Amino acid sequence: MFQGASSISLDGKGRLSMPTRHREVLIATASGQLSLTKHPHGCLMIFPRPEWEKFRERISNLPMSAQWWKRIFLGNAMDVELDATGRVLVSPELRTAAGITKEAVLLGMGNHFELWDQATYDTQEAQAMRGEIPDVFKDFSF
Amino acid sequence: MFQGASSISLDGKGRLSMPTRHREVLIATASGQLSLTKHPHGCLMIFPRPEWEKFRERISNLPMSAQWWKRIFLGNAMDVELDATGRVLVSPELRTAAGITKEAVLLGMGNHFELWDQATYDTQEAQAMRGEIPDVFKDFSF
DNA sequence: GCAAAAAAGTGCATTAAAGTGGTAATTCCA
DNA sequence: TGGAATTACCACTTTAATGCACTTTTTTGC
Repeated sequence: MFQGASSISLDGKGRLSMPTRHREVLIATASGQLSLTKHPHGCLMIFPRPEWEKFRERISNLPMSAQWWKRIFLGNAMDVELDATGRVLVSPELRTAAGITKEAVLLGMGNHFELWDQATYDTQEAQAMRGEIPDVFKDFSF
Repeated sequence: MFQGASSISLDGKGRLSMPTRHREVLIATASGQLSLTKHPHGCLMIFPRPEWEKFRERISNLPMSAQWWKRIFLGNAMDVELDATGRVLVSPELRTAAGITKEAVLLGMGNHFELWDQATYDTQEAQAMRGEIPDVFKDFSF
């Protein structure tokens, strides 16, 4: 169960070095094998391989009417593996798609991570905070 | 199982150089023999030959009401073979049909690939992303 | 119907870009 | 202030893009 935000910077070749606190579980549950893909909201998703397989299974079974979602999620997925020092390459296509150049934010989201361009995330979050409370929260008591 | 997006540019003669990460499986499962055809959504489809045969079989059996799609898929298919350096020629007819001049995107879509003109793909994808995420994803925890 | 010209296709060689692995330098925290 | 974690950098390998020369096919005019 992943949670927590990490500010991280990609190196000159676009590699992301996974925060050490997540490495152990990624190696244990996925042998360091991850899959990255595009998310419609403008970030990237990072799955441990077994979680990705489950997700992909769902996608594959979608009908023709959801063809575009197959293209987005499956057509943009990349399998990668943590190297000896815990890094993974984020392909140029995915970096471009999410507008990530150097400064990024990694969010633990339960069974997967989200990777955002730092600036994009900040503005989107600020905007969300100014917006309305979603209906589902209206009768939610803290 | 093909997946992932690759930005690639066709050479002056309209040849597409297959990303190396896919070559091994294409040579192993299809001896480098591929089939290209037109897709109604505005892209091209690229199959390893055995997968194409299966697909063609299914299309052939469609009823009269699908006659136009039969024409599109079957009438535009071209057999090609990877050359010594992993390239295939995309015929002028197919390039024109998909609006591909130089910059293209190759998407791994499970048992086949889709080849898009870069600009076309970008606009179509952006449009798709503005739509609602289908119900099938609703019970998947993002 | 034949020959010439043009267009399209093929293969190879060169150059540029991207990916990989390792390590040094810096920052962060305890 | 020491040790770990992160970031930056460098050397090397692999991959993709480009240009060029040559071959084949198609078109066109006579």
